[in-house]
Amino acid sequence: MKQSPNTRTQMADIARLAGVSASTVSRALSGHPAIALATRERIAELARSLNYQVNAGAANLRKRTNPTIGVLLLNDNMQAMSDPFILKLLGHIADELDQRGMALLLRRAAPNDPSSMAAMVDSGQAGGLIVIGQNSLNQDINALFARGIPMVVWGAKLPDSAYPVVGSDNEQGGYLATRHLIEQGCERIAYMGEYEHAEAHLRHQGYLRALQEAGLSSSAHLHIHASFDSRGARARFADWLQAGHRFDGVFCISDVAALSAIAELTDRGIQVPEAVKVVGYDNIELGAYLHPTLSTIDQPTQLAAQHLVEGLLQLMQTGQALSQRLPTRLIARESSATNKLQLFAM
Amino acid sequence: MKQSPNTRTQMADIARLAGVSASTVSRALSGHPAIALATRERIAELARSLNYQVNAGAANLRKRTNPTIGVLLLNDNMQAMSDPFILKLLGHIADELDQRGMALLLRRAAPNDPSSMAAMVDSGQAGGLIVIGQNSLNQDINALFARGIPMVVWGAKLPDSAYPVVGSDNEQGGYLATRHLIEQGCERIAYMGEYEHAEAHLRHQGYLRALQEAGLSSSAHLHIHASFDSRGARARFADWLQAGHRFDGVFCISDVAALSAIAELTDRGIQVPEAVKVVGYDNIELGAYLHPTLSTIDQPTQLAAQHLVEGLLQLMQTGQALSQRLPTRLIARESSATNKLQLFAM
DNA sequence: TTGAAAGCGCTAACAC
DNA sequence: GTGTTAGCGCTTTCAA
Repeated sequence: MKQSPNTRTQMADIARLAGVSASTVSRALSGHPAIALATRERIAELARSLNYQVNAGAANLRKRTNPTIGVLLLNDNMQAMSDPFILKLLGHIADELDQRGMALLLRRAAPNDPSSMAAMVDSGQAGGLIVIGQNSLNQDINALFARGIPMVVWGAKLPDSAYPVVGSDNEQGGYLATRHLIEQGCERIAYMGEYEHAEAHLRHQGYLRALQEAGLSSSAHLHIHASFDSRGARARFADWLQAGHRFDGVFCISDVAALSAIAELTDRGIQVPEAVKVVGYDNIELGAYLHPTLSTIDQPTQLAAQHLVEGLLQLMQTGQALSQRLPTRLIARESSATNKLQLFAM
Repeated sequence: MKQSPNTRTQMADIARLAGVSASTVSRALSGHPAIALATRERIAELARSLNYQVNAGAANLRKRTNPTIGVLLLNDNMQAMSDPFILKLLGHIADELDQRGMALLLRRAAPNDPSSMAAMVDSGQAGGLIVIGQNSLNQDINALFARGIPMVVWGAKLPDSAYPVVGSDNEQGGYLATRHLIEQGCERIAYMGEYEHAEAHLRHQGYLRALQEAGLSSSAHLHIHASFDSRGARARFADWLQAGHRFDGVFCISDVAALSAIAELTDRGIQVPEAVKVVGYDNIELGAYLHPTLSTIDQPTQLAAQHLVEGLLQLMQTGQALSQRLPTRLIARESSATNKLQLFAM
């Protein structure tokens, strides 16, 4: 917690060694044009050789800026939090910030404690917040935003969310996945996922639209209530299978859920894709290398990171930012391929 | 980048409103015993109602501390970086730091640019570093450590690494996995993984020890050179299969690689575990929910995070810290189960 | 082109 | 118990 106190070289040291004042060092190091080139280079070299870097905290205090963004990871499933999708997004956010010379302060928070969410901003540790895992915190986030906390959220735009949201076009994603299953010949397509969750809700809407468009029914029997993670997903799916519903396709809320579903089907000798076709959501890397390879909906994570960061910076500068809905893309692979199609009945 | 300048409430404001001096506010807010309880509560309440929190940067500057740790993610595979294992570890590190009231500054860096690795410490943004992804940077890390950068690395202890390392007992892990395969009746067990990589090397050593102990041969034909991620793994494995080597078991360097291997085998009609048994490494959540469920070596991520953080703090306080080798655990699941065992030959 | 001096928001002697 | 004052390491007017 304490860092070796007195030994650190600082600007005054460099100044002494260079035979100039601290102001000159400051200017030289920040590329101020008024400093003679020779001086500037001498100082830069000196700093380099001593591994000196301007103390960011002091500089920020003086300049009254803080080029640091807080990233808040809200996760239901604290224990595991192992969805590869999140890491991919986080990595891209880190890169986007890095490119702009900004730092990323990471915090994980249980979504049942919204009060502490703004701490990073209130304490000046971060100038703004990127929130991943909107969950059911719409109202809490609205409150913080109204209070003036600069924040952008990864998730889905709700009718009453006042804050800017960046997310994939979940409705479109659900639609694409379902239409694809229909095109592959499926007639009784189940939806496996959550309902209250904002993103899940929209994906479900897209699912319904595709069914309706094709004149297919969407009986409540075809709704499998399950979470994003594999933990619960497989068990819930098994329960549902037990009930003996007829179906020949499943659209799953996440790749991880889809893989669990495929495992359960395979375990019971139900062939994927011959008897049941499956499409997931997220396009996790692993999906491309399994058997069967997983059909899925791709969300552009790099673009997402870019919009999250740019949106937040714009919000901090101008006081407002637009929400962004990013296009999704169907990745058709083996798990939904047309083979010897047959309607499966338990 | 700029945060709304003048409007932020600060200590002086609270002081004015409370009719006391800034020092009193400072003391009250930090729980100094000398302040009358009534005053303290009044000030605390005032601060709460104004969402005031002490400016961390200013306080740190004055106290000459910085309760912030930098986490450096070094990754070969920058594009993807989606190994669930990393996110699990990162999440636990975040929690460990949070519990100690410390912040986590995250940076991703390409391992080919070791020069910038210490930037977070040199600029005073972080008091110390946790490095994830040792790769082949042993010498670079040694140099930084020698320079006095407080750092702890997740990886494997090499003979000439001077810095403290926290890692699972990779040799033991490789041994446990291989011995298990032997116990399950395998006689020709392949190793699929890297060699130069420190952790991989040790796992391979454990593999060799188990074979030797059982009097089994370890022909070079049984060495499949592949990376940790699924991208390359599946293709390399396919190539190797093409060559027609006889084998009845594979120990894979990661779960992600193991899943790719299983996919390739399944694709070719080679049954897992009947014809070939497979054991991975990492115990990613998904492995428990696939078909077949994946046998693997568990690395205790939470314990790892604890040791990384504690080790670093100790290093920063006392100037030294011990390396830690954490126990691994075999998780035997379906992919290595004994069924109708048969030696598979291409 | 460079230096002196003030001050960013806070804490901690030292006073009373 | 509480206030006054100095100063953490830096940047930036202002003056030279």
